[in-house]
Amino acid sequence: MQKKLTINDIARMAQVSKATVSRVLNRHASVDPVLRERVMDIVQEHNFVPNVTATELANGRTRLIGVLAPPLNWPAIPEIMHGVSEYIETTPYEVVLYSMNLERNHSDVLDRILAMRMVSGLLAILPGGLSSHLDTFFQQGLPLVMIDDQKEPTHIPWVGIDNFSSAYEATNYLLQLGHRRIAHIMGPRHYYCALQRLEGYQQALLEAGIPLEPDLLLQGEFEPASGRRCAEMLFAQDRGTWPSAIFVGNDQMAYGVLEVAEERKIQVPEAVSIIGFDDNLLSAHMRPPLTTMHQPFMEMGYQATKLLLNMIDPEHVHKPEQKWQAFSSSLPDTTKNDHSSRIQIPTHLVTRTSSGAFHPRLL
Amino acid sequence: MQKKLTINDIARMAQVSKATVSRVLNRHASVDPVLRERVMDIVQEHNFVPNVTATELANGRTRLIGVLAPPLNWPAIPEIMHGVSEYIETTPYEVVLYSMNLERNHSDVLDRILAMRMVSGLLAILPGGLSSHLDTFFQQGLPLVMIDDQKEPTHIPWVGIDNFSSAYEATNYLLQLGHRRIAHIMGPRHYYCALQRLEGYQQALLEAGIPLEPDLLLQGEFEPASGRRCAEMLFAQDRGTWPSAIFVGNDQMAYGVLEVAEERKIQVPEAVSIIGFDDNLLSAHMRPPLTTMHQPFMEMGYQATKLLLNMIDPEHVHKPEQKWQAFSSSLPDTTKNDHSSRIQIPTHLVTRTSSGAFHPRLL
DNA sequence: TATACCACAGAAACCGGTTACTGTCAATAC
DNA sequence: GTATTGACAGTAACCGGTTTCTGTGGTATA
Repeated sequence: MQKKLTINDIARMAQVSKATVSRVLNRHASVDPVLRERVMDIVQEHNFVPNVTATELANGRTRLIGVLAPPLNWPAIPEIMHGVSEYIETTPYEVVLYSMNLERNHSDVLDRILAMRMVSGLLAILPGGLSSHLDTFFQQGLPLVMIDDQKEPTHIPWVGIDNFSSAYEATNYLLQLGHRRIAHIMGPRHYYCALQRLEGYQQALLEAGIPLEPDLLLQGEFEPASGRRCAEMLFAQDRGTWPSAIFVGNDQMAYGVLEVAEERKIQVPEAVSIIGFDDNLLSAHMRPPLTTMHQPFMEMGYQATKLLLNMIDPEHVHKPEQKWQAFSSSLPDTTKNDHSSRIQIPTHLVTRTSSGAFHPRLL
Repeated sequence: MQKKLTINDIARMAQVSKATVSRVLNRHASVDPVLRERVMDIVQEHNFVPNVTATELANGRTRLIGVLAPPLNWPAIPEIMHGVSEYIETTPYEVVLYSMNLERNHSDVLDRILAMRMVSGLLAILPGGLSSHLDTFFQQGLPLVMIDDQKEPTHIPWVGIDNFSSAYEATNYLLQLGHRRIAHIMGPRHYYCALQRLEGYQQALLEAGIPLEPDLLLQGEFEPASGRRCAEMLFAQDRGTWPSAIFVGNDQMAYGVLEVAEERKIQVPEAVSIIGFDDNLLSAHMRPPLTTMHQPFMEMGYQATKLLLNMIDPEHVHKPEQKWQAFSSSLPDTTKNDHSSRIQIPTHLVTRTSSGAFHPRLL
């Protein structure tokens, strides 16, 4: 790449000091309009763009935000990232992607990342085991937002959904279809969202006057294989004990359940209704298409990024450097607590063919 | 965040000059082992990590590579990005994600990005219309790798597949199943890959002694709606003129074709065999599951990143700063031209239920 | 006309590193 | 015993900007 122009080159060409060039570029008021014009002409003529690194060093802050994410081929992550990108595009910031693979404890990596002072803020997507570590950084003043963490609520700014209400709504939907024996395949108990969903499920049953039946509660790992395993347990006994509907803790596990049903020729939804949670991209294409609770992942990414940037510099919203037009969010009023640091985004039920009215079963 | 330690602080504490501290940190040989030890102790005691920005400014290069990608919710992009992350993790580099949305011509944005000198190299995923613009940068010395660009081959380092051979293989597969009337729904003609796939298809037919029939060649836009449109045209006429198999230019269009078949109660594969191209994640879950030509997207991301980093600094491979273990690529010998700057990665056919042997049709 | 003030631009310090150059001291050569 | 050399650490320049401080000239005020 050809040698890059520096502010000194511009200064020389314009016959002014580099200080003046800097002031012109940063739109300081204290520059004579005539001079400003002359300098700007030269800047534009040569397509001069100041070196970011130098600017960042001088300013003591970067225009980078770190995004800590699970592997991008996980479900939902691309959608979240899409929302992140949509918002970032309206700002002068860029995203540094830290993709963490698997269970390895990345806290040392995290330490270095943050110690280097490369990013001015961090967006942590499903931080999982890292969240307590992140807490430390937040205490120390690092601008930080979590998306859908799976621990207890903390004071850390957070964007996610109301798992309790969503699960409550999902279960109620099955109740309204006439189901009474409703099983639940929950996620791992160490995930806060799994517990919340369980509670929503239980609350709905209790309100309907249906006693909780331990046999109808199983625990999986939030991935298809465990869904299979649980489904096999549910269908292992004699047909009279089967549930007529299953509320599965997430879509991934529901896929496993659907597979078992297909293998065993158990009709869905005629013999058993199945409802998932998440609305992953695949869910609309299952056999049969999966009824599920939709999580607005893209919106979550968008809102989380917005929140983070407001923490980093509250002014940026109105700066002229805005790269492009603002994203026309279709959900201006749906985000409760717009000014709080915990944003809950509404979910909604997507009814597809995997769920249907209860039919008394022919034994 | 608490005030960060600088190299000066360390120098003061160790009673040496900052130059010495710098030399210790960069493992220069010309430091007395005893002194080195003393400095390192202090560095470790305080968890000192040098400020990246300052380092980058002094060195005149950053440890960032830019990844120019379509929106992450596009098919295949997450898989490619996953491969990118896998490789990046083995290096001291990080990824800056430039997600470009839609058709907007981003060349001005690109100009600024590169003028700022923020990234030391660029990985362009499906650059499309931007590729000629990128060419200019490459000429000027910017380390650049393209993944699966859709223009004519250039001298720009590139990672992709052999579209001609893959299409040839796909078509041959249908021929071997006994099909003779094989339609092709191609992608837009301005995509080089679409042309290559067309040629592969034609070549296979010609070699089988089957004349090309213009009615059996349609053109779509690489997305589902156009697949629907083309399918409707194919099935518009009297049943005798239908193809017994359709080679669809990509999976997205094949989804549209499957929809039309389902609506019209045309049995797949009994009445018509369908084969796609790409093997997107959804394809295994179609009704029926789609036979398709698998593109190893993750491997493409991995190889492209490797190629790019070798261009940027050929030494990095053996540096001790390697963040983690090397990625154990399962395909060490499958990449032809390992030292060239055009890497073709092998595809393979994935046979699922949407394709089957030719049955003479009952009229 | 002298003084105060203001507008504006340049000089220089600074951000936090790296590195060319310089200087010191001890070991080796003559 | 002096000259030469080499090992090593410190000084200072440098990367390319931003910003504080200083200085100049013009205008308003007394």
